[in-house]
Amino acid sequence: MTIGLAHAELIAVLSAVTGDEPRVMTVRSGDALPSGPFELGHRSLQAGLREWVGDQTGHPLGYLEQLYTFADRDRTHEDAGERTISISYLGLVREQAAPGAGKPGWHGWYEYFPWEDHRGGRPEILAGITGRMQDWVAAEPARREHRQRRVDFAFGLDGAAWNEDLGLQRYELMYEAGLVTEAGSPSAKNFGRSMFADHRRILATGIARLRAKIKYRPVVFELMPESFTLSQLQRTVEALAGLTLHKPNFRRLIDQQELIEETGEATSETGGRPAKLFRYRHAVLEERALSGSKLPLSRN
Amino acid sequence: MTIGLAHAELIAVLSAVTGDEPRVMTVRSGDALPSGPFELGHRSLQAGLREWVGDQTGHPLGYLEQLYTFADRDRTHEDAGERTISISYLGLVREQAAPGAGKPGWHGWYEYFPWEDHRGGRPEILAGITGRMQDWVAAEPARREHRQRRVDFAFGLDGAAWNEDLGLQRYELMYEAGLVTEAGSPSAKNFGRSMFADHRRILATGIARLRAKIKYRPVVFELMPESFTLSQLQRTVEALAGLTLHKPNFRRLIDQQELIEETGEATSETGGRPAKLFRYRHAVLEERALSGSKLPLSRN
DNA sequence: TCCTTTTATACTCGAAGTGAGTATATCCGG
DNA sequence: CCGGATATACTCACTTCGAGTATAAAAGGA
Repeated sequence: MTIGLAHAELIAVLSAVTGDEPRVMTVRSGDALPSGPFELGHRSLQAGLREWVGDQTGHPLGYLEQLYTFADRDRTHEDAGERTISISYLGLVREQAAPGAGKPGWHGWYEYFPWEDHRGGRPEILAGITGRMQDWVAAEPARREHRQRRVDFAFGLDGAAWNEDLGLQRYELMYEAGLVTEAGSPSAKNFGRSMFADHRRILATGIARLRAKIKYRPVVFELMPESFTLSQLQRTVEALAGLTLHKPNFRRLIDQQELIEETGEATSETGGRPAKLFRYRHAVLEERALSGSKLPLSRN
Repeated sequence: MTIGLAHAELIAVLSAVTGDEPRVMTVRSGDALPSGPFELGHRSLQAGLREWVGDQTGHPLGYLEQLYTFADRDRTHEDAGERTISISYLGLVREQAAPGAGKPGWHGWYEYFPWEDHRGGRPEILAGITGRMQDWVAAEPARREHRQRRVDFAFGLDGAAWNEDLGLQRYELMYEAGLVTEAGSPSAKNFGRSMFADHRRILATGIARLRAKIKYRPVVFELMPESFTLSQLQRTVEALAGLTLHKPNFRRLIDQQELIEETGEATSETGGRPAKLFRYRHAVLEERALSGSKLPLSRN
């Protein structure tokens, strides 16, 4: 047994937004994230994954960034004493290139995390979740206060506002409390659709990262078609954040960043007054550091 | 040759601030970052590193977060066809626990990146660097415009302000342009002290991450002693950011976050009027998400 | 002793940014 | 041609932020 030798694996969280629904690419009918061994011959991890995704999906991959490297004991390779190291990536795929809603492979984010979509108000499922979280808080008197603070903060209770960035913390709290079947306890109740091994946690990591990133980097445009209306752009952001935004302020935010420009054309497919079409200003944004731009939320 | 099998290695960027100077723990008299094989038997990477750092340094490790996982071709293990995967971590060590300035093992950040310290104004070395960067920009006419934009943005030229968060981009540009010996080209001029393999790049990654993080998470306190004055706190932040801050606004920022409280004592070691001592409010901050707090910079 | 230096702490003010609401424009379909 | 729907434009109060100024309390030398 060589010291420091391990199986290396790549796992991808590939996301697209189609029809106002954020989706993730899956295998095994939605039970697992696509993954594969890290083979020699690639110039780098990044290049390896890009090539491999191209082969597997046929979709060109736009934005790609490393998420996290996992190597917990329970991820040990079955047929040896060697450990498996999983290096996860977040990739964004353009809407046009992604298959339609019905096609297999792509599943909605909120199938796995129904409590994360607040576009239609606070989801009803949250009442059940926070009720059980309270049981968990009360279960261990010594840590009660600390647990209560964590739960209130993560789920927006006791005066705290719902924070869409905390999806990973919420999943981890639910895992600790035994509210997801991946936790393995036999008595576990499950909320949302579960996944193979720790893939749902990796998905949560990807979602949280993307939700945080859209606030200070113009990555949304990696998910948009070549030309789009401001409403389309807003609905895409809303889909990712799981929140509704204040329309006038969203528009003000967008054009003061000077990230987009009019194409000169308009579309009347939206029902009412025709909307101007915009395109992303590629030249500018490679080096754009949007400082502290928070999303313009709308109260309910 | 087994597919997906690789050597796994941990690399740590351990930082402390002593005497207004940010330092990093090194081995080989400052030529390399501490690293070691990832052995079986640890519960997780995090636990593995924590234990290993404790053994190696004797210092308790406060904050710890994963930085990045590297696996480029040039990092291939010498005596086999197998690749080495390096998982890097950023760790923060409290000032009191860290050894003094003279002791071996700890070296100042700005020994490796002298152009990153702007506390005394724009460093003179930057003139030499940007001069050579301009040569690189001009060297390939086809990519001139693009390169010019990248350089101007990263180094704060042509109207752009110096942005302390872009340390990694600056190092990578200098690498591309052959201004650091690690790039391997024989004609390379070197700025700053170089390190073994890609360790200096990993250090740059850690510095950039920490500089970004202190703006929205109260990690500075992981580097402070139990009680401290506001000026001490400010000088620690200034050391990390490589910038001077506007004192009144820094204080306003700090106390509107409600992260610290007075101990009731004061110290007159500072020379002038005695300063109140403060301590960090541990109970609060575990779940504190400081939204968009930018640093209060001072002009010049 | 008092005056200067040094550092700490407190207050003010205008510019810019943000949350929230209202008003006008232009299409479609009856 | 009128109502419904969507797009776009403007306003206003409030908060935050950059920048500067003023006062307080020690040390040390003339």
